[in-house]
Amino acid sequence: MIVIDRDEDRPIYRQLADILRGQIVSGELQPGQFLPSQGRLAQEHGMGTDAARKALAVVRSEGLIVTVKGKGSFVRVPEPVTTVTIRAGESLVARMPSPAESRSLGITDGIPVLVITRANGEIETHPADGVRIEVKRGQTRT
Amino acid sequence: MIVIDRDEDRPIYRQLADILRGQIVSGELQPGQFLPSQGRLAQEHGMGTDAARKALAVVRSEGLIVTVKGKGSFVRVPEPVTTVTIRAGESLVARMPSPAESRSLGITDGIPVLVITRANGEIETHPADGVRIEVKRGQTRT
DNA sequence: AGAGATTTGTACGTATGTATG
DNA sequence: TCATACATACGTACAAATCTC
Repeated sequence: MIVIDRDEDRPIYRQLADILRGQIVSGELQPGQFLPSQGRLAQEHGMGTDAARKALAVVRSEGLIVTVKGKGSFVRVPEPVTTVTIRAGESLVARMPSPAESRSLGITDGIPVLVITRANGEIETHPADGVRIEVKRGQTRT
Repeated sequence: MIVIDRDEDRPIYRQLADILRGQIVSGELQPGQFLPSQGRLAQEHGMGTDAARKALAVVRSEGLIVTVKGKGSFVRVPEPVTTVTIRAGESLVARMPSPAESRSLGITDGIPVLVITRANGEIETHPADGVRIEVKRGQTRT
């Protein structure tokens, strides 16, 4: 087991974030599974609640976990992959959503948006989570 | 001037984040211009340093500011827009970068990455900042 | 080079509010 | 109602980076 080293030059909350990330990407923590509470993480790793909270915030900002107030943090269940098609003459950009967009699209922390400009000038905004953009042959008719 | 209202049901750090965001998008704060220090923000708005720091973190996570240790936070200067072309048979996804990707691409907080799968199977990873994806007619040769 | 001021970052503590079960 | 867990907000202290003199 990896332990926290206070003599390392990296902050302890980043060390804990690395541990949690490792457990998630390795599959030791499965999608949907709850992580220990902030207080328990702090206790188990010998740090203050503040540092444990920060570690969770790092992993959350990477889109790996979801935190629900009053319940806890669990490993994000991957969205089923949906495909969006674009064609010649169209374009897109990716960025972090504004607060208004986050609300209207129901986006959780750490999920960018894809903004597509269609050939007819219409704008489409998608949460990037689970969305794969595929380029199809042909051109959209106006 | 908008003031902080502690009786509002929204946390004061989000209220301050709204104020700062408004000043940036309205152009009152120009790109490259430094924001007041955390201590000054806290003092001016009658809150603790903690709340002012959190407000800056919110705006930073939206990609609006950059913070440099020992100096302060300034409004992000927009990257010049570069265009990346994709063609039929290719695909892309957008997501937040892993820490390793952040380092190797030199990505600041709040910037997603665009991962393009070329027709020949090669993978390209771009910081999404200032990148516009354009769909061109035709097909990549293998 | 060095000293000091400023500013951000980390880390701890406590208290209170709010959501969940 | 009660326990648990997360969120907000305050405080303190010290470390590290930057800048100026």
